[in-house]
Amino acid sequence: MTTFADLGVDQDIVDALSAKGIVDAFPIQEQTIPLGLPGQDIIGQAKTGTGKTFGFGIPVVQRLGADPAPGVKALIVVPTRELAVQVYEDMDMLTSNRSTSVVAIYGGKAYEGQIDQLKAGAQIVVGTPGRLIDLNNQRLLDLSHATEVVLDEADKMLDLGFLPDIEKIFSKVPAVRHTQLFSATMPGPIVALARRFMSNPIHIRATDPDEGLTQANIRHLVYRAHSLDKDEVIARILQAEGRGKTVIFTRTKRAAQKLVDELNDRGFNAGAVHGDMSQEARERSMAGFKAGKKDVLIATDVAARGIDVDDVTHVINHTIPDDEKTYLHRAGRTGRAGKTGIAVTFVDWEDLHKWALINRALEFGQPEPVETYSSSPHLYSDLDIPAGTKGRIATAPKTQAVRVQPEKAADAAAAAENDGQGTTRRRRRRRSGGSAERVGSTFEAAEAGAKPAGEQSAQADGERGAEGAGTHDGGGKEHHDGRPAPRRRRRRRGGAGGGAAPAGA
DNA sequence: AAAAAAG
Repeated sequence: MTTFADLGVDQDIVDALSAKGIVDAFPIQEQTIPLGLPGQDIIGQAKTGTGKTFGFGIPVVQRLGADPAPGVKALIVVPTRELAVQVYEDMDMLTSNRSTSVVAIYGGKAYEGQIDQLKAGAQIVVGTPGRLIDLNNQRLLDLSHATEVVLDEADKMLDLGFLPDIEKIFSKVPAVRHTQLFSATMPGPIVALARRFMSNPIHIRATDPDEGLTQANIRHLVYRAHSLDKDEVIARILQAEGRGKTVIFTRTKRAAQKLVDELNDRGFNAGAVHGDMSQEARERSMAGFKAGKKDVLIATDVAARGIDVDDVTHVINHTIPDDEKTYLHRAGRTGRAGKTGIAVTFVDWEDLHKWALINRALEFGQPEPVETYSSSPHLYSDLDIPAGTKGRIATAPKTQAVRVQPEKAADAAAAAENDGQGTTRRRRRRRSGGSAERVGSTFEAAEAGAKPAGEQSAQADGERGAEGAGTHDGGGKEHHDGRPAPRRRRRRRGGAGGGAAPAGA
């Protein structure tokens, strides 16, 4: 294992990291830090939860020097306020043994504290575009000496919704600068666009070509859903034995609010994060979830990217996301830093085409999702969901909240099972990671986490071979992006469920 | 089309 010290990181930063128990560098860090330190422009791509923040953050801190003069010298732009808080905390930790100070600049909060910290001479700014531009317009944020610039979740920052703001921000920073763009997903066209803001970037992909596109630590389970059953099924998943924290994603703010109310009515300890909430309430939810006071977080895609919470064991897509990038980022809230996790997705009938798209783009190679709930006892089995009374929400018993402590959870699960139909045999211990034995063939078909080694890598290697594990091409010349999304032509009309079947079926 | 991001 390579340590941060091995990579040429200053001792005080190494000390700051080791105070948090962090000594060994992850692959993306191993590859980008030695290049970032001397000022190489980098497009850094690595899977969710594999340490990208330190990959760009450490070079930023070190390049400013041990005792930089007051004033903004580094700018890190992120897509959401919660991510700004999180990256701020990471940067603050990295600078804990030196005089460099960091400030988080984002909306929904009082200006005062942020302005005070800028006036006090903060050197590193982490922020969201709106407030950054706002303060820059008010001449309270001078970006003209920000020679270190980072776009975190870079593909998101460069998509249509954000691009005008990002262009504006780039027009305010020095032309001669060090620019780093990081994300788990970097579609080819975005990479091309990104070059406009960089000089001779190296595109680093810290991925093993044999691994496939998704995190090997995450098991992916997909079910066709009946909307009336969904809340009930989700409530049962939340009783899963050994469940840690769970993040549930909805498509709309309203759906998120409805679900959090429903789950709290049922006795769960859930919080929500979405754009219709006050910033204060958003931060309360996040803090409660991180601290373990709440073990369920219901969110819109505001929380899909970057958010890093320890011990999230389950991600549930209450509604399937629109594209494979969002799917990958959402699922990536679990299975972080080498841990395992489970991603469960419910696909409504009218959304089967979205599953087809994701299935294909992420090379799951799965057939149609299996029927949910009432007709599928396998669902209970594989997720360790106590199989209670079948039926719709209206007739189902209220679910009891289950504490996260394993013993109690086991008790509650056993109790719940007694109400049910004695399906003990069906329940099995969940082993994330995909190596566990399967329950039934129907279910197997929907299980996408464990891919037979080799099966899918052969064709993928053709595309990626030259890139290899950890290779990069110098001089700003790069291979075509190739991945992740081989764009499907156009979705076919009609043929109802056929969309999810593998091509040719 | 939704969500996010200034107020």
